[in-house]
Amino acid sequence: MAVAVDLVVLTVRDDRLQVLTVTRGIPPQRGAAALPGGFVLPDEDLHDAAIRELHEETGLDPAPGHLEQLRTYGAPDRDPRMRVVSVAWLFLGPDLPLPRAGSDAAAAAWTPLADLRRGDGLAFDHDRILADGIERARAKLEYTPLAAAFCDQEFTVSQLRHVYEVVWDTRLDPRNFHRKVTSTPGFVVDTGRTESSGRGRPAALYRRGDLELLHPPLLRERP
Amino acid sequence: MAVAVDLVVLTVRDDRLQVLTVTRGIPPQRGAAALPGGFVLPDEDLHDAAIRELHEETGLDPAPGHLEQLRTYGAPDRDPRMRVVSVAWLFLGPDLPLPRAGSDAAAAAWTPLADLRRGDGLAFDHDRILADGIERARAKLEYTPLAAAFCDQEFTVSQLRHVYEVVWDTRLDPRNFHRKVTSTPGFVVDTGRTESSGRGRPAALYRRGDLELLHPPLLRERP
DNA sequence: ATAATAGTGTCTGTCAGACAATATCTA
DNA sequence: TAGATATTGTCTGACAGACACTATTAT
Repeated sequence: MAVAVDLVVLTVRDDRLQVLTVTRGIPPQRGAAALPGGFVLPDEDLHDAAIRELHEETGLDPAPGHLEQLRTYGAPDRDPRMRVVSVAWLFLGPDLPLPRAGSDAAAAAWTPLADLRRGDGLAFDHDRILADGIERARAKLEYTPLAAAFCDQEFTVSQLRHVYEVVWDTRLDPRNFHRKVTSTPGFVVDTGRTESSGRGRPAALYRRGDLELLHPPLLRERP
Repeated sequence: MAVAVDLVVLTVRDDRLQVLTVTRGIPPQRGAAALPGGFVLPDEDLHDAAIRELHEETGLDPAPGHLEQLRTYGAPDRDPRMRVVSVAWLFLGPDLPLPRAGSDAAAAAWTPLADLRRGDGLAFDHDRILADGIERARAKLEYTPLAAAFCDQEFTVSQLRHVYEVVWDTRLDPRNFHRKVTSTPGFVVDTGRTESSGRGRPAALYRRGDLELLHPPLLRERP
């Protein structure tokens, strides 16, 4: 029985939630879009395999983002070649440029979610894995400060709010959001510097705090 | 590479959170306590494997409880015999009697968590898996109505509160808890019947509602 | 000055914690 | 009757949503 890792790599880019996809170079489903991933080596830890595949297939480093195990998929027919059990991982990172063509990761590209829904979707059961990853990311923004994983090391409150708005596909009141973020100890740390982003009053720059869990959480609206 | 499933089976029994353990009948660690589990069959879905092992090793049915995937463990040295990647599952169920000795599940027994901490612990990395399962269960009581999975089909508000108190190892105000549970639409459904449990006013009997997520959640106290 | 964005202050409704009071049972 | 448990109701403080208002920049 083969064991693989698959990666749901998300970022906020051009005001949209985007996922990193690769174009399959070998059958089955050659030419189709898929999540990056690959087989776990005989003496390799699952977490190490996820980091290795992230780097090999996308050129990204785990350092500036957040990597966590998502869920394991093992339907007997999920891969037509053989029985493959795949441990899926979720990576949230800032909008980093991908390595240029010519490298191993030449086939990797950011894809807006809306484009996937219009197109043919992903190979194998990757649509399902992606949906689970997105739901996990949305839920985690509620009760952890993980939205900062989508930002650069220093960011403004507006940029952080923008992450929430894009991931949740909603609008948040800038004033209430500002109060919530800055009044929760450990959520963000003021660097003392400011950033002038064109028009308007310059915004204070923050770094991630050491808080692990938001109490109380920042809840999405429900229907 | 071998793929297995391991089960964290929890119940509330004798006012304590208890876990189902089996005594290993074969080396390595023969005679030691371990979580129930076994290898996934070549054409078997992971979820089916979890249900099968639950029944084979413990005699329990998934029906009256709640089964969900927990996490996958795959450190290269977690099993000294060979490389085994294990998909762990979490099962929460009412306090059911285990099959008597003589059946396949003769080695299965309920074990209070406190006893495990005093003793030698579990085989392999099962202490870690168990800890992850307990933390998942504790967290899920906050934002889902899953506490009812620990109760019989019909239960009183006090019994439900007792589940929270045991799993979280805390005390909750009976009046505020009663208000929260009965005023959240879909959390529980009044059956119209009552149960007289000895002394005191008889309590109304409820069944699980169809709510999937508690909004707002029922948060534990934090340090 | 005007527009735009950042940030503060205030009001209000909701909800959880504390706890008084009432209801209904057993001993 | 007293004691125990269930259930309802009230008060209060914390906090989120709505939104007026001030602050600081570019044009």
